[in-house]
Amino acid sequence: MKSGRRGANRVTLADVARHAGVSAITVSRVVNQFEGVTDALRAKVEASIQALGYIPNRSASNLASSRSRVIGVLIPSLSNVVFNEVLSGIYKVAGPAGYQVLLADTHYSPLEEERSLRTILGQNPEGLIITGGDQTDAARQLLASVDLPIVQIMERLDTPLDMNVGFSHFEAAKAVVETLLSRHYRRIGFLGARMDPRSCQRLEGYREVLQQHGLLDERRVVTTPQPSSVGRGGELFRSLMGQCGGDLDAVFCCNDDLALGVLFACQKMHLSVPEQIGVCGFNDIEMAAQVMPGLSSVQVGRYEMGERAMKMIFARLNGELLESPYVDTGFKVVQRGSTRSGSTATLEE
Amino acid sequence: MKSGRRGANRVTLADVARHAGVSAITVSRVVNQFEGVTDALRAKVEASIQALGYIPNRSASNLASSRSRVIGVLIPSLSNVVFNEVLSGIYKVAGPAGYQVLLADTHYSPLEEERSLRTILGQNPEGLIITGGDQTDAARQLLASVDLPIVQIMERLDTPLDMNVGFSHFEAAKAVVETLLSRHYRRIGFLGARMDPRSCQRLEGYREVLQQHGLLDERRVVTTPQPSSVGRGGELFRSLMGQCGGDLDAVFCCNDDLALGVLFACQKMHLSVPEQIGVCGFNDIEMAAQVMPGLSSVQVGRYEMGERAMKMIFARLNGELLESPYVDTGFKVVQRGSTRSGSTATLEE
DNA sequence: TTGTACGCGTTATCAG
DNA sequence: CTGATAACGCGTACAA
Repeated sequence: MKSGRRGANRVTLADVARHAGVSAITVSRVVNQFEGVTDALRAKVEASIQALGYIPNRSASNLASSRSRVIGVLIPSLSNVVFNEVLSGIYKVAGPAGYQVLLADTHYSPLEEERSLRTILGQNPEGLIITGGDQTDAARQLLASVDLPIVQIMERLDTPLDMNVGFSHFEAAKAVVETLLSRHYRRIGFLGARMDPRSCQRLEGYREVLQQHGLLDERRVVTTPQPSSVGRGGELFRSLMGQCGGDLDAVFCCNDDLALGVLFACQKMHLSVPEQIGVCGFNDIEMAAQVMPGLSSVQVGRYEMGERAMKMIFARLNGELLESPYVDTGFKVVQRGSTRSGSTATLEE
Repeated sequence: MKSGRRGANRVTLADVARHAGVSAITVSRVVNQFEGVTDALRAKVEASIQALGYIPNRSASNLASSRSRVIGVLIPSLSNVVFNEVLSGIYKVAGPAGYQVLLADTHYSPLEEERSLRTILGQNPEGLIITGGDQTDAARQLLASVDLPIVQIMERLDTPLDMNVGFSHFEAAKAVVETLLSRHYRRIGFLGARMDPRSCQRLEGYREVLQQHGLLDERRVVTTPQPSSVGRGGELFRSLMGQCGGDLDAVFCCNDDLALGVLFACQKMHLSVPEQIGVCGFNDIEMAAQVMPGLSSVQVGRYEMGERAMKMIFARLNGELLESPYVDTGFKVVQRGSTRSGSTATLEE
């Protein structure tokens, strides 16, 4: 019985050292894979670790070394395939590097983001991945004060806090609308849900192009701050049809969920896609390629964004020089059956 | 300059104490919301915390108190809506309680699970949520040795390690097949991907019922260890049609992704659903209710499982008495357009 | 290559 | 109600 403290007398480095007949620091060096420990000693120590079932206490390690092996990740939503794939990319790189991910779902709220940020900073993360650029002032101050590698992901930012990996939602939306125009759609509507900053940027891209062509009509724009879903897509489409009196030949949806909802709604309303109504989504989730007709969409490097962000953090932690702290992962408009095919099948960025 | 150590001279409890002219422990008590601190002192301390932008160091706290405020969560896949909703339930309870979630994706591998478990245990979690019951022996030993509240989720287990929240996949599959039989389907196939333990249990439920009715034909069973996806559903359906020579009037799919793939494949092959082919999925994801025709499926309490599991852990941590450490969250077969409607619209568990 | 002494920031304990 | 002191388990710095 070592003490009356709460922690059950867990096996410690010292226990292993005693068992192996070496000093604690030697065990530490074995655990942390340091060079320069005799094979003989190493073997003895490893045997003792096995025998005692030793698991290093990260809190103690962290406290002593200021190295937590934790990366904080803040995303707006857990229940969104888009972020799941970004996360997969992050975990794929973090895991093998021996890093843990501390994940927070901010529910698209800068205030929740700020709260989560505080909590995460309490764990002394060595790096931070956060979504987008609309942090609260307090959060921004916090981030400025901590001196960690920070990557803002999902969108290209004009003034990143530190590093940035993403693409321009504005340009992507413009490309979509230009594609639709090239397919001879003229009365193009916009459907948006949630309307987070990136959705707003898409809306702006949509407006920009139609404005240029003298084809913008705000009666063809329907948005809601409510969460996005397939069902919501159907609802919004019905609103849109009402609002513009059916004077519509295509719909650009803020994301694929909404677009799928529109597709199904069209089937129910016996509107032929892509003839009477062209439909284009955003994100190019797997379903887009599988549904009938195929859903035109915008392919973005979700997995890649997570992967790159994580790699950039590690590069910084290892003192490597980055080519550039800003990475544009681009996008690609993918033409499928839900929009009329034109002369070219795919428009590259 | 306090030291030459790596950690940038972060604001500590001692700094706050000095600033407020009190002792460190008083600051600690304020931070941890202890009763019995004068309002005057509390106010002074809180002001200092604000002024200095103090963020408590959880590693130190953890080390000193053996309380990490961390819950470890091990799930087989991040990129699966099913687990996302379970996670949402977990976060929803954990966050407000001031707990962090340490998440690991085991990629359906018991070995990866064991590895992640070790890593997570290094962070001294106060509780653990793990998926299913097929842990490695080493993992089981580890879990037995740590004395934490542990909840195994997603399925009902015969011999849980500690607590258990889930439902019987075997019974759910039986209910599906019985429903299909009551709709006068007789040549019912099974499509499965990934074939993790729960998928296997569904397959067994399917076999059990058809066996009883003398209708089991293994040529109508197609499975693959590969990951599940909508596209895979189409592929497997084509294999199935080949394997049974088209002698098939319904398909029970291991999950909704596969089922959606079958639905789309049927559209492409001009097979009418539900007349020529009935289709039933599993999990009842949102898309099931939205697709045309609606996909019959099995509704399970995903969000609820996460929520309950988390609450049970907190109950244990607070020394509350649990009604039962085993919770069956049940299931419900949902009848939609992809299967012929019978006399009753829904079969309850 | 291995070991010793000390400190990381916080909380438990017990005294005032 | 408040404070002094000693851990918590490990890694850094330096010595051997």
